[in-house]
Amino acid sequence: MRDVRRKPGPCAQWDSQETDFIREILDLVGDKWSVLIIGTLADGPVRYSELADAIPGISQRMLTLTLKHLQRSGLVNRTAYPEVPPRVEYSLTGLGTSLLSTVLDLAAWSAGHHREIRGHQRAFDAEVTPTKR
Amino acid sequence: MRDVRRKPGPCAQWDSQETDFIREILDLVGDKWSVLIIGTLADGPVRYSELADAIPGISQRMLTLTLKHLQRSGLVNRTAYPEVPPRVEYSLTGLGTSLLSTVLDLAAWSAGHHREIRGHQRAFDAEVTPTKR
DNA sequence: CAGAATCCTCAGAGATACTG
DNA sequence: CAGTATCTCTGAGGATTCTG
Repeated sequence: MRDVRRKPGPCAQWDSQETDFIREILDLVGDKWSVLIIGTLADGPVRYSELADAIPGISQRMLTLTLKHLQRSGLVNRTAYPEVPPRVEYSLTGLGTSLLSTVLDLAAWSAGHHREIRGHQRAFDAEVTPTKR
Repeated sequence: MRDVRRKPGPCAQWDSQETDFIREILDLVGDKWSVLIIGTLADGPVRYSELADAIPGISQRMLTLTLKHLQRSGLVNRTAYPEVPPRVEYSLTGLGTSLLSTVLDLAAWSAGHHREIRGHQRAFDAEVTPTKR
């Protein structure tokens, strides 16, 4: 970060462009479902109903909405086959695939450190709320 | 992802533990300010007021709240010096530093692809709202 | 099957004022 | 200086119903 953000001053400051980048990516994948969808599409095209089954707890509304966001930003391709009953498949674009690996790094970090994190959280909570004493 | 998530079935499914990991990290850094704070702390300890200055637009409430979250999860250290006027410095823990690099990867990806993304978004919007015709 | 349309709720976040 | 304490409000997200 230091090389990206360095500016004269007592402490490095963010300029609006840099914060915009952060915001942009958080708007993209910082929501509740995007990462799960991207992960599900990692192995190839998946149908709408398969996505709904693969991602526990997602509502139709959120699935549709999130897919549209991802499609709008060019991370996901939507392919509708003119059949009856209708069939629609979603897949990662090149852009989406390039994001996948860095997102997987994040997921891996989380999996590797979640015990440590939970430990800190418990210790912190115990200290703040000293469980009656 | 394929090696992590593979399960018998028509399409890979997430189990609840994996989705929990994703949620955990998104709760941690998926909000509006965490990443900016972590980035600001990259170069070493920073005082509360310096953070407020370095991160444009953040309110005192959000700064305090986000710092507390990060501290609770063990990503950030809070050091209060018993002086008058009071001085408090925040710094990344080892855990926070280890997260920093993967977060910077995300930021770098965003910086490297934002033009492409914006292009897709504009094209998509133009197609959906055919700018009068 | 793959969604669109509605209605509703509650947490994330901003603004402002106060304090040890 | 480094926070708390309230109040308020927007919008992400859930549940349900309807349709090509």
